[in-house]
Amino acid sequence: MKLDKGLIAGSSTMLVLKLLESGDMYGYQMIEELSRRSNQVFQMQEGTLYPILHTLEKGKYLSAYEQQAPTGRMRKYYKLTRKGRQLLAEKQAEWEKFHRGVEDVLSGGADALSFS
Amino acid sequence: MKLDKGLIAGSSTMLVLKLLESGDMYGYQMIEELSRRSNQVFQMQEGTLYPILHTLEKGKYLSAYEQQAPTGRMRKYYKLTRKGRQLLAEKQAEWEKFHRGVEDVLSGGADALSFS
DNA sequence: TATTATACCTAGATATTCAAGGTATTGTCA
DNA sequence: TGACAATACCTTGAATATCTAGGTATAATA
Repeated sequence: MKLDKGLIAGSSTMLVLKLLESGDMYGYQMIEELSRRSNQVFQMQEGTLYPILHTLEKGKYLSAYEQQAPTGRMRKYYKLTRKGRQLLAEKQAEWEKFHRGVEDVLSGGADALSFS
Repeated sequence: MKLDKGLIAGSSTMLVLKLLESGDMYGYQMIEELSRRSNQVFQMQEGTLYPILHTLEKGKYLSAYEQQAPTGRMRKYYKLTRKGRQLLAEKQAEWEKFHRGVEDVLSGGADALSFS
């Protein structure tokens, strides 16, 4: 992606899972869809995506099947499994926690405001 | 930190710079302060912090000076330079962009809503 | 016919964090 | 006194994640 490599680390898997929540997709499509949904902020590289998909498939978070496109080309579709949905929920919860932490620090931190 | 290692990557430098924006600090103090401001979300390790401080100092983003604590112990304080403030601004802008991107994807993505 | 877009994949370099260790001083508690 | 915890600094090596840069192959387009 164009952003600081580090920032993206850890969120890629969550984003991939999130995409599949709205329906089965094939790799190439995910890259376009991620770019579209993020208003071009995320330009995921194939070298990033495919290893993630393979790891998730091995871990049974995704299942895969091949299907012929109208053009005649074969596409490998990925489908979110129940286990994958659970992982997505965990990743999202972690993102919320992390995100809140960063915002707290950027806004000056937990001050005298919070008590009890 | 306790969160997925990857999520933190890239944000650590920004958080360190942000801490120093409110005043000079020494390493050990930054770890405690970061924890406090983030409501215990960030527990930065020394093995993470010190290399970051050294890198930032080498790049002239921070300057350092030693000062004796009331206890008699020596502490190494870090001070944000003008260049450091500029880097912080850049890092924050990048965080905003990244953050917005993630939220857009998590909320379903850029749909028919946005036009022009 | 040549180039671009589609569609999949992998290997190696790079970057970041963490775990685990080290050194040394100060404060506390038995 | 002696032992341990807390303070305060540091480094090395392993693990993890991403990107660069390549590879293969088919379909559409100029």
